Amino acid sequence: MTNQATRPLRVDAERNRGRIVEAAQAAFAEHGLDVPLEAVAGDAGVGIATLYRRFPTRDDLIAACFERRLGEYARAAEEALDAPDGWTGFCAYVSRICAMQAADRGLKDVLTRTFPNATALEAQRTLGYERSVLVLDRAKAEGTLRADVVPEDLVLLLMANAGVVEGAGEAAPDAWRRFVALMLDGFRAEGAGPLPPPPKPRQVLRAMRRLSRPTEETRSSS
Amino acid sequence: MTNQATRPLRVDAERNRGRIVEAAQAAFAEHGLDVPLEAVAGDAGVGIATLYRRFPTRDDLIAACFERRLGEYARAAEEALDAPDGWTGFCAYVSRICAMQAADRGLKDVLTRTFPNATALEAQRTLGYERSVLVLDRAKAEGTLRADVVPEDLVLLLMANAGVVEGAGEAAPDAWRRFVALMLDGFRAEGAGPLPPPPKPRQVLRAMRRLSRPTEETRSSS
DNA sequence: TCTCAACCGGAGACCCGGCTCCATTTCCAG
DNA sequence: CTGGAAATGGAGCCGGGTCTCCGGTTGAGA
Repeated sequence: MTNQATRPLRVDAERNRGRIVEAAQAAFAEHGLDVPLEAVAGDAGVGIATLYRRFPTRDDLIAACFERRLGEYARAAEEALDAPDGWTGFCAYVSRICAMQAADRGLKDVLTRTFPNATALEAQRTLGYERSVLVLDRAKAEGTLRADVVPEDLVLLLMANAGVVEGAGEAAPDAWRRFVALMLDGFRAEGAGPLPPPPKPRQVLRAMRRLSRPTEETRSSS
Repeated sequence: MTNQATRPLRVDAERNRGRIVEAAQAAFAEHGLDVPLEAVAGDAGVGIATLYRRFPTRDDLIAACFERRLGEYARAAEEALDAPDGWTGFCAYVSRICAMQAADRGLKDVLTRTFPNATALEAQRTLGYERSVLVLDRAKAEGTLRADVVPEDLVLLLMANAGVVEGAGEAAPDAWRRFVALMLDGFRAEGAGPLPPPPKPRQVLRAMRRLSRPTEETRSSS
C-alpha cells in the first residue's frame, strides 16, 4: 500500500498528491471519514480518477492524512510524563486527546478504529498506546489514579467522548469538557467503588477493527 | 402524523400495519435506525408501497415503534424513586437506561434525538425527563450525588454511552457496564472536583434536533 | 351476491456515491 | 524538438436506497 519509496513520482503528480491530501484533511476534519471522495477530488482541483490512482482505497487516503496527526497523539502522552505529578499529567493527557477528537471529526473516529494495512499509521498508534501505559502507571504508582484502571479504559473513554462530540455537535461544542471532567473524577483513586471487569485487549482490538469500513476483504493485496 | 383516530383502518390494513411495526421494531433493534425500509417491508411480508402509505416518513415509523419503549424509559425513573435511598436509586436508574441503550441499537439513538412532530413520543420523553429530575434531586438532597449535577448531564451520559455501545459493538458487549460504573464514581459527591459549565438546556435541545434527519445545508466547496 | 372504495405490490424513476475505462494532455529524456 | 511513458479527467457503469405511479385485488356495506 504505502510504497512511496519504490519510484519517485513525476513532479506534477507529486503536486497533485499533496493537494489531495490537503483537501482530504480539511474534508475529514469537517465532515468525518465518510465524506464523498468526489468532493475531496473537487476541492483538490483534480479528477476523481487521479485520486483513486494515488489512493486505491479510502483507508489509504485516511492513513496518508492522519499519520502526522497521530504523531501528535503519541506526543501528548510523552508530554504528560513531563508534568510535575502523575495525576496532573494524566488529566492533561486525557483532556488533550479528547480535545483533539472534538476538533477533528475525522480524528474522532480514527482514534477508535484500526487500519490493519496502514503500517506507518498503526506504528504511531502503538507508540501512543505504549506511552499512555506509562502515564497510567505513573499516576497509579502515585496513588492518585485508581489502581484497577487498565489501558483499555482509555479506549472506552475515547469511544464515549466520540459519542458526546457526535451528539453535541455544533450546538454544544464544549459539552465534552464537562463530560471529561466528570469522567476524570471517576478515575480518581479516592473513594473508588468496585468496577465490572474490563474488556480484554483482544476484544478491544476486535471492536476497533469491526468498526472499520463495510466492505469485506475482496481486495487483492498488491 | 399520528392520526389513527380519524378513520378506522380496514382489518387487513390494520393487520399489515401491525406487522410492519413489529418488523421495524426488530430491524431497528438489530441494525439501527438507518435500516433500509425495503428490508423492513420484506420482513413484514408487505410491499414497500404499503409501508410508505402507512408511514410517509421514516420518523413516523420510528415514532410508532418507540412510543412504548420510551414509556419503559419513563418508568425506569419512577421505579428509581422507590429505591431505599437516593444514591442506589440514581445508580439503578442510570444503569437501567444505559442497559436499554445497549440492548437496542435503535433506542440508543432515539434517546439522544428528538422528533418534533411525533407528539406522543415526545410526551413520553418529557415525562421521563421530569421524573429523572426528581431522581437527581433526591440523591442530591441526600448529599450522595454531587450538587453541581444538572439534568443535561444525563443526556451527556446517554450520548457517551451510545458511543461506547457503538464502538464496542459485538466484540465487547459488556464494555458499557464498566464505563457506566466509572461514570457513576464521577457522579459521587465525595471528593468531587470543579466542573466546567454544563450546556444550556436549549443547546441540548438543539443538539438533539440537529442529530435528526438530513435536510442538508449548503455543500461547501472552495 | 354485487359493488366500489380501500388496499395492495412491485416496477421503475431518481439520487448518490464508489469505482473504471480510455481518449487526451503533460512531462522530460534523448 | 520530439516520442512515448506517465499522468490526467470525466463519462459512464454499478449497486443500493428512497419514493411514486398505477393496474390489479379484496373486504364489507347494501
